[in-house]
Amino acid sequence: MRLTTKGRYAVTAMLDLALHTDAGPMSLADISKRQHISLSYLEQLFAKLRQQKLVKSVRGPGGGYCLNRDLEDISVASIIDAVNESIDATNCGGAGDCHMGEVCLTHYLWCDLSEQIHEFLAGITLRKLVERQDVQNVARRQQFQPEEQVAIISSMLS
Amino acid sequence: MRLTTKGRYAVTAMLDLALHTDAGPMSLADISKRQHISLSYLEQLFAKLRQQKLVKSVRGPGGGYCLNRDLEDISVASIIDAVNESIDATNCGGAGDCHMGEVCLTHYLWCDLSEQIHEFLAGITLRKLVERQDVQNVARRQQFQPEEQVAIISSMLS
DNA sequence: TAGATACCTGAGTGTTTTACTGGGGTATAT
DNA sequence: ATATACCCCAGTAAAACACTCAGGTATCTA
Repeated sequence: MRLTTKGRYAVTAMLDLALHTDAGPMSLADISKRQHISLSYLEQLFAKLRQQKLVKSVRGPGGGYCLNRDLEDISVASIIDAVNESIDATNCGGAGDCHMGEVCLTHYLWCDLSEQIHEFLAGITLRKLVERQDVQNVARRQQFQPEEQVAIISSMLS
Repeated sequence: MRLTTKGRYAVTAMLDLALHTDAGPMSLADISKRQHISLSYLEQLFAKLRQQKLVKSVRGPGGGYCLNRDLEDISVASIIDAVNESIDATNCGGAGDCHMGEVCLTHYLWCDLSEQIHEFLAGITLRKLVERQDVQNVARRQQFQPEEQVAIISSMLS
């Protein structure tokens, strides 16, 4: 199974983008500050998201990234697929050679599980997430969190 | 997400055990040979399975492990839970402190996913697996695979 | 046209996890 | 006695993860 912080960060960043679609391109620096994800790391993730045509980029000052499709046409599954290789639950990567060149006892179970997870995540679009009450609550809190507050917390930790 | 070969091995080994419940305790050496899992590794897995009361052990010659419950009372989820810590999809381990002490934008999404996966795997019992046609096919093939054949393949590889 | 912004790319790296191996035990049957 | 097979813990090579760093290139504004 492949669901790491990489995939989670990608979904979080894309959702952040989805919550601010109105205001033109959004710079990674902004997302970085708001979601506390390293800028360099975001750049890596968005390189892959761009390859998969999920976002488009605008270079230069005032530039940034925009979603390349409608909110209902971007699923969580497609985001995770873009940055990770796959969300496959088998050990053999679906090849079916897990037990001395043959399928192992539990091969089909893991295939079923993979399909289950994929279907679930494919059914959740950015549109659905944006409309969720809990997402809106968190988004509102993040908006009202000034940079000074972050600086104070940071200084307390160091 | 936590689904590695460790969990897969555990389920495979438990299913192997389930397929041979009639013949009294089964030694790990037998499972090791049939499923090609290292004996020492199996011992680690079964230590945890025993702690969770999924199996019981019989020491001494002729000893081994037996299932400690009926086939319908052992789910795949309980096996994976026993050997891994959890099948939790969140980054914070369900604590909800993923974003500067608060929940992150996508926290509830990963909670939902965790629940989804858990429900799916909790619904699959050893009974259901044993009755599956594909499992029976693989099990039959493994029974007719003599040790000599394995030795031949091994020598070809070296 | 200088310079700032912000995307773009690839290489490197410390840390953690994984997937084991090894070396000792202890209980129990013959 | 001795062999079987469970029991337990420590160590470890390799891989994956989660980044950082050091450079670029396109484009806007003054």
